[in-house]
Amino acid sequence: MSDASRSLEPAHGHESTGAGQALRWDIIELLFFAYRDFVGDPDHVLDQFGFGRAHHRVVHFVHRYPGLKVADLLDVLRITKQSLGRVLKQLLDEGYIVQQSGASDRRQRLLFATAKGEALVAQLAGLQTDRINRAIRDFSPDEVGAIGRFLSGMIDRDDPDKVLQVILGAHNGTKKS
Amino acid sequence: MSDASRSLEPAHGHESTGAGQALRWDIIELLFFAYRDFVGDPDHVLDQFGFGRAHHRVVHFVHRYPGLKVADLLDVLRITKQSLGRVLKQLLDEGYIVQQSGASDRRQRLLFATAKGEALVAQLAGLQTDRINRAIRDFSPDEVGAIGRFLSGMIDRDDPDKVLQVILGAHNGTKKS
DNA sequence: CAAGATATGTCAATATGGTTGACTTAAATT
DNA sequence: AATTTAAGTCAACCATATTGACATATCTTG
Repeated sequence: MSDASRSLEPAHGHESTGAGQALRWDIIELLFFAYRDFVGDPDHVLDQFGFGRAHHRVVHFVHRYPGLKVADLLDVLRITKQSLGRVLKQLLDEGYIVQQSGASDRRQRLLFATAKGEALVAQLAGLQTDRINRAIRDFSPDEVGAIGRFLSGMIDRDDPDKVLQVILGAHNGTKKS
Repeated sequence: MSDASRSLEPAHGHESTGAGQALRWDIIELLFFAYRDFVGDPDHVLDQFGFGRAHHRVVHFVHRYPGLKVADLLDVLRITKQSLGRVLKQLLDEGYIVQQSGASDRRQRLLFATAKGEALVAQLAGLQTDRINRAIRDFSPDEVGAIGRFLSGMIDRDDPDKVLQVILGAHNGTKKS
């Protein structure tokens, strides 16, 4: 058995931090691979439209939360106005999103997905839904619930933006659909 | 209440795809926010080292799978040799990783984390572990198990690289044929 | 042994999506 | 009328990714 071809084994034990807590290597790595493949499906489709992940995020949240303001979107995506501007402009120019001035505050630009935008979002969400359904195929209702509570619990609670409040609120029962 | 300040509500119902499957908007969005915050903790620390996410991924997998070859790392990270090269060179130059020629094949460069590299990885994994532990604090053993099975089930099974085989193997109990 | 394949590294050009900083315009607020 | 706010834009820069071409050392095969 040569050194180079010996089988790969994960390092373990020797937690070199002073505290020496048990680190959750398994979940950390599973999350990395799971997310990689979760966004991988949309990536392939987006390529064919000449779009990237940034476009997906924008059109997704605009579709899901119609009338979202530009400032809201900046909070949700945690990027700068300049960075959003480039992507948003393309989506507007190509007819995936439309703007509408706010009725009570005409400085605001409320964003809405067009039918074209909705179709794209639905296609991408379909791929991701298929993957999720495959993963939880044999799960009990309680186990499915645990997935939601786990993911919800992973999210920072300080300074929740408007969209996050809705999502976390729905998960706590107050706004269940 | 003015139009602009009316409460945000998610769009629902009208699945515009012909098939009209129920889309898992909740899990899709929870995954987005959970992953954003999950990688956010390390990002802050990495900033102070002048490193980015790319460095984290490299030093993480090298630490966890000592003796990993460059080619293995390319498979795992799914990036090109050129892109890896830049990041890897920095980690080598700054003493977070060392190389060693393979004993049976001296073309190979086997990668190992130094004590400095291990310390960094452990610090970052500690932050992520804290977040995970917080999220599953009140979970039953079965529910914790469900998290692992869910994440594992989200990962593509075609063309598993060496690292993934180890991870999925540990999770299934049996290696994929 | 010669020829070819493989593992790694490197040079160069390019794309995407992020950043900071400065500034403009229009509209709301004080 | 003065100030603040929401949005947009110009410019420069950075990190991380890409493709393509090529170099070097080493292993494998005919």
